[in-house]
Amino acid sequence: MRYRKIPDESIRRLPIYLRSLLLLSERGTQSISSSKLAEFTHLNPNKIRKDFSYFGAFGTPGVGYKVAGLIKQIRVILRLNTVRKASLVGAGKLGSALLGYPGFKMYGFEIAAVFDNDPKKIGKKIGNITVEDISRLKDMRKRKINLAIITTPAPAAQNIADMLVDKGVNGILNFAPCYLKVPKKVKVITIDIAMDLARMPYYLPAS
Amino acid sequence: MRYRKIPDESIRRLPIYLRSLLLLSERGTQSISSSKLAEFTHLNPNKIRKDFSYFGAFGTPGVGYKVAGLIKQIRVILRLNTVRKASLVGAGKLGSALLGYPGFKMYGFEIAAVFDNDPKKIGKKIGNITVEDISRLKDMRKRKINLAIITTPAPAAQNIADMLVDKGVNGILNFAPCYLKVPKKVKVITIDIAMDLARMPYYLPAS
DNA sequence: CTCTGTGAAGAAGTTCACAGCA
DNA sequence: TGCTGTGAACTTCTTCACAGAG
Repeated sequence: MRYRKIPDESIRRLPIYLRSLLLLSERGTQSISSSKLAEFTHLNPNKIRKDFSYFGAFGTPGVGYKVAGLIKQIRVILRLNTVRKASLVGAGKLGSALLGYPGFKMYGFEIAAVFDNDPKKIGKKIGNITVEDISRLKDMRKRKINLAIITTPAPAAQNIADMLVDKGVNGILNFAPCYLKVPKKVKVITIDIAMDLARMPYYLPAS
Repeated sequence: MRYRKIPDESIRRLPIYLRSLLLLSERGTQSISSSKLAEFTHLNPNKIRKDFSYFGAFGTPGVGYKVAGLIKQIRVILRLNTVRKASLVGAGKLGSALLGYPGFKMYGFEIAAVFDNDPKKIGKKIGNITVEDISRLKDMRKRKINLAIITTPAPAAQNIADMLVDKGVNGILNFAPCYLKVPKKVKVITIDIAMDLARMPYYLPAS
């Protein structure tokens, strides 16, 4: 394979492949062709082969891809092969729900701390983590946490983001419905669930 | 403006504009230029003008766009100008969190029913809605609910989706980490929050 | 002059189609 | 034969650049 810029879209699809491959692996599937994987993921086989080709050739012509090998490869590419610590800021309903969400562990994330500024919540246990006062954010570097999940109300989010960046966080998953201004080196992914719902009526028959 | 296919990407951005415009409106801003709106949304002004141009010309050269008018227009385009009823299936932590999420109302969605199959949850109140037995899904058509939010565990999701489609639902927001097979006329948007986190390490400096 | 609206150019992403390996 | 890997064609989306309105 020759050098070529890897499309962001391909990166975005890797977790989709990973999820399906993990499921296939559990079912005992040893190897899979691009077209079978396409059925599984609702994507197009050409696209799948192209995506994989950006990272090297790891399929066998006439046979397909080894499921276990592919899982390993994708984990390496996405750098999910080490456990990464994340903190969660905002111990409200959404925050609590996320703490119980199995997907994080699946991709190698460990929620290592939970912060809030509400005295009523501080000290309480959610699952097996104790909610800490927001002032304790200052120890993030010492505790080697450099990812964060923001589940505070929107007006507080920018302020929290500034603090997190100051404490060495370089990746933020933002659930507050607003944009965060951060230095270039920090990666922010914002998830606004209502926004996905908002474009649905456009695709629906008139009601 | 001439006829042209409207890019899905433009549709995807409309809620982003809408959110910012609503915020600007609250602050009393009367009109805004594409470049100011670009700052606000972290998008590019050319893109914004192009997006709006697909739907007609509603700006004033030398001045900009009227905030109130634009809000109205976008709502019409996205068909958010009527309140739409959605049901939520799966009254677990994520489901409960979503019930308290203000974003739905903002875009004209009313969560009109909550279903679960756990006898311990049925009859309980979450906010001001009572959790109903899953068997009550049958009345969806009568109650004029044709959108649904699935927050059940992944293995149950397909089954629920089939039931929902059977009862006339034509739009599903799926939070279960799996693909749903539905007839073409039904629009599904799947949100897998861990998936967004999964691609973050790729963009981060080696750790 | 300022800012919109939009063809045209350019970039990014997808699909095709087929050579070549197992 | 069956399936991968990949240039090339195609499609979609973004950015440019500027005519023209206020």
